[in-house]
Amino acid sequence: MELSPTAYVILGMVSREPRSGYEIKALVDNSTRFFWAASYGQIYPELKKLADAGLVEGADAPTGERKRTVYAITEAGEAALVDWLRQPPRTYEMRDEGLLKLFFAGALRREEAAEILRSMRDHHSGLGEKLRAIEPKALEKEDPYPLMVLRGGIEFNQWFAGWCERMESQLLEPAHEKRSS
Amino acid sequence: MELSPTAYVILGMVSREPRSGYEIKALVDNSTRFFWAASYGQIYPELKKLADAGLVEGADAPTGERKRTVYAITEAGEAALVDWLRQPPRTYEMRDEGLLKLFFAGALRREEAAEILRSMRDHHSGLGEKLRAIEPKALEKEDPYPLMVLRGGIEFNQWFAGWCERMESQLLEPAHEKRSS
DNA sequence: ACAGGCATGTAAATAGTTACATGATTCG
DNA sequence: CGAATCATGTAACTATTTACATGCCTGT
Repeated sequence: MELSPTAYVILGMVSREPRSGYEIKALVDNSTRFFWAASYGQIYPELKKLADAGLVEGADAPTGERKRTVYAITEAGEAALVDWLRQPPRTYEMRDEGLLKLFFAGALRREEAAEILRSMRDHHSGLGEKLRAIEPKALEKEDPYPLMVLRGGIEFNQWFAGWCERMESQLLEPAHEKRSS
Repeated sequence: MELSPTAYVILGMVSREPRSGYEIKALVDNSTRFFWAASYGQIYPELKKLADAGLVEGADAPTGERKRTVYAITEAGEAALVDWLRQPPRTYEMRDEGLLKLFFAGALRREEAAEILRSMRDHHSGLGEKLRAIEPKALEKEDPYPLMVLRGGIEFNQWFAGWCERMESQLLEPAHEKRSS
C-alpha cells in the first residue's frame, strides 16, 4: 500500500515516542509546517489508516476524565518509514501567490508592483523570525537533522527577503532603464 | 464571487491576447509552473466558470476542421485582474519531500542522509538549468516582470542547490563533531 | 467563573492530479 | 504511414482546508 508523504510525517512524529493526534499537530506546526503542513482533518483519519495498516498502535492514555489516545510506531511502521526515507524524494511543490502577482505586475504602476515585493518581503522576514525563535529548542536536541532543516528554512527566508528587497529597489531606482541589457 | 489564484493565472494568461486552453497550459508549463502549476483538469472547467462570470469570452477559432476556442479577457475581467493584483498575496505554500526526509534522517546512516541532499541538489540544479534555458525567450519580451520572476527562480534554485551541497559536505566531513557548538 | 489550552473528531467544500477518450493536423 | 503535437474535455480519485461540535482540565 502506497502512503502519502503526509502519512510519513505522522509516522515520523510518533517514531521517537508515542504521541496523541493533538501533539502531532502541535509538533508539525512548530517544525515541518513551513515545508509540509498538516491539519487535524488529515491527521486523525490518517492515524486510523496507519493503525489499520499495522504501522502504528493506539493506546488509551487519558488525562483524568479526558480521554486521550497516544499512538506508537510498530516495527512494521519503522521499517516502512526507513524504507520511504531511502527512496529519492518526488514531491517538490510551491504555490506562491506573491510571485504570481509579480509575474502579472505589468498591468500595474511601478509603485504598486514594488508594493507586492514589500508584502513578500514582510512575509518572508516574518517567517524567518518565527523560525529563529524556534532555533534554541532545536539546539537542545541531540538529533542534528531537524536543526539543519530549521536553519535551512531561516536561510531560505532571509535569502528570499533579500531578493525582494533588491528587486524592490531595482524597481524604484530613479535611474531606471527598461532593461539593464 | 471569490476566484482562486489559479483562476487569476488563467485570466492573466489571456489578458495580453486571446488563447486556447491548450495554449494556456503550455504557457503555464513554460513560465509560472515552478511557483504555480495548473493542469487541464483545472484549466478547462475554470475557463467555463470565468466565461459564465463574464470575465472572459470564448470565440471559435478552428484550425481547419479541428475545432478550437480562444478566450479573450473582457473589461470586467481586466478590472478583476487588476483588483486582485492590488490585494496583498495570501498563499505561500511549499511541499518539499526532500526537506521532510532530511528532517527524519536521524533514522538513517550518515551517507544515506547525504544521499537525500544529493537528490535535492540534483533536482534544484536541474530545475535551475531548465529555467535558464527559458531566459532568452523572456529577454525578448518588453514586459520586465516575467523576466524578473524567472531570474528569481534561477537564483532560488541555485541558492537551494548550493545549500544542499554545503550541508552534504558538512555531513561527510571527516572532522565531524556532533554539533559545531 | 471564565479564558485558554487540551483533545478528538467529522462534514462539506475546495483544490488538484491522473488517466483516459476522442479526434485533427503536421512533419518526416 | 506513423509519431508527435494540437486540441478539448471529463471522471475518478486524492489531498487538503475550514469550520464546526463536543467536552475536560488548568490557571487566574
